[in-house]
Amino acid sequence: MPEAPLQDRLLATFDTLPPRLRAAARWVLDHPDDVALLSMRGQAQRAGVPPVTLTRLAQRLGYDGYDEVRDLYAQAVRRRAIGFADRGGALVARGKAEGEGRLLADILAASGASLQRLAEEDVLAQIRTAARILGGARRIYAVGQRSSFSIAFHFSYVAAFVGADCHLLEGAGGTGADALRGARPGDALLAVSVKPYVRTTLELARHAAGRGLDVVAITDSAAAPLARSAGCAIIVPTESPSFFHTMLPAFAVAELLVALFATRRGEQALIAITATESELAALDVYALGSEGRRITP
Amino acid sequence: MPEAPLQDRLLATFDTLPPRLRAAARWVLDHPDDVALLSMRGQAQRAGVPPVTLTRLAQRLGYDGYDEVRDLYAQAVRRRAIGFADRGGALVARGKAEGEGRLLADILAASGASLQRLAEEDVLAQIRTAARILGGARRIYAVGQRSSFSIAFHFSYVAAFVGADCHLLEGAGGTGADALRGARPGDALLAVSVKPYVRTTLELARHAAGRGLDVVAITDSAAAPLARSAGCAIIVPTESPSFFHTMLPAFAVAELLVALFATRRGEQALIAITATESELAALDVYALGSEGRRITP
DNA sequence: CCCGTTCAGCAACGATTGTTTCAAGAATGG
DNA sequence: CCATTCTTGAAACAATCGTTGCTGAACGGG
Repeated sequence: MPEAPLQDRLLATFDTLPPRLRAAARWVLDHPDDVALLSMRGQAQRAGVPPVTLTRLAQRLGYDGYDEVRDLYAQAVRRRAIGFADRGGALVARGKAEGEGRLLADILAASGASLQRLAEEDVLAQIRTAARILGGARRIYAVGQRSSFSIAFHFSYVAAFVGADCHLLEGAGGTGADALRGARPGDALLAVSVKPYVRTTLELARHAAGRGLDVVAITDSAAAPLARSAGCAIIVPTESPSFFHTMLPAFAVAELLVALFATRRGEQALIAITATESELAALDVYALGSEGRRITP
Repeated sequence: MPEAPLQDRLLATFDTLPPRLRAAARWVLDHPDDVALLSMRGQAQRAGVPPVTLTRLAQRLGYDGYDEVRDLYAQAVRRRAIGFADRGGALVARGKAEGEGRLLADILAASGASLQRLAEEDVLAQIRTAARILGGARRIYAVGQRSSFSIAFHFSYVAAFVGADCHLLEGAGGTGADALRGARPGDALLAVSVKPYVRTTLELARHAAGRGLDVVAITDSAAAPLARSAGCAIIVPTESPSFFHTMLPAFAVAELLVALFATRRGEQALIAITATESELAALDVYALGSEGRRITP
């Protein structure tokens, strides 16, 4: 069983505990999951002690009551779901800060956690599937509106940079749908949409699917409209301590997709990049062209 | 998001559910861990529905009560715990992973680290200064090109959502600079630019500074052209294990800026948001307007 | 030996849980 | 149009929760 929040503390005091409390502590050490999932009375029964004993154990450890202990273990379960060892730094910083600093620290900590959630098996699997679909497509269309637009744009821009035949469907004036006119099976559509779902994005995705395109979705829930109609859906968290949703994980997914995409194209991608770069340099787009720089869109 | 016991069943009945039940189902789908760890009332609150609704949802799925549903999710948590114990966790898996999986894990880890760097004192201080400047400005202009465009766009979009008088300077056709014609002292410019620095962005920033605007820069080095000319420069890391630069930290900064900005505006921001929302709703921009949703750009 | 302290468990407490009931509103079909 | 069904939330419900107060037992130092 993985990390147990109070393990060290319990072991330290273990020898000084009276027999029944020790039995309780022992059970807690052995069943961290149950601490989070069962009621205190249920745990007491399984541990073979009266409920009071657990309360007393919690108090002896310096907590007000057993609820605090259970919260601790619940957090551990959540963290394990995410799969990262807790990095003290950010959490400590959060605790000390106040006001604006507190908000900033909270948001950053939450952002980090959100990104970690992308590292879960099933999400990664979806990302890889998506990269495979996009990589195999003859042409890629990308669509996203309002808060999702920046995601679609970024993907489209970088994908084009590595030589993909990628078209961004801008929603304005309905011209977006027009670009789809030449689309045919073998093409793919990357659609980005989070709550509240913009109608035209959904319709475009439906339309594309109807024409036989592979639809890859970046959205915020398995129950989201896009997730249900798309061939491959990548679910990103959007909750944030601020009172906005965050698009950061979606942005990260976009970058991940291009990275994989580029890897799949390999040599071909490098050629495309250098070609684009020299073209742009010739057009004098960039300042300070002399400085040594990496391949960069 | 880890395995969800009822996912299939919920998705199957999802469309036939009445609105509030659907909202509940949706929350359950999106927060499987919380189903196991929180009390029903706590879950109801987070889902934005009265407690009864969860009971009804359980009954509609054929269970006697919500407790059975929670037991199901608790079992899933335990099962996952076992799985992790066997395989030794995601971190080990990362080490073992190869090829694509390895790349994804590396990028995500690096992204997390990059975000942590934003939490450093001096960066935070710059962010706060920037928020103060932008918050005090009469009007905000935003500019960013190529890979920086998505950052500028996102900032501009969300800032406008909270009621800021924010204009995005699009580079195409030189019309971007035109929008600056009405600019005067008291206005501010948010300029985003990373290597290789697009010439026009730099020129625009210089131009704006010349007209007496406060210039806030998001860039990638203290030695970058923008950093040296701007009144306030936020330095973001752009290194990445992939062979592209990453714009993720810059994106995070954009979101942080708006969050702070909105906080400063307080009540005023909320009013602006609800006004915009109802306007958009009236225009029928969004699908599924009925579902309870948060303030969302 | 007695006395004070610590430990353990029972019973009862208020708080909170999940559920049922009921009435009002919305949607639907005739 | 009315009648009917379905949907929804407030309030009240018993059950269960975690905790407290209390009592007796066990133990150790005087």
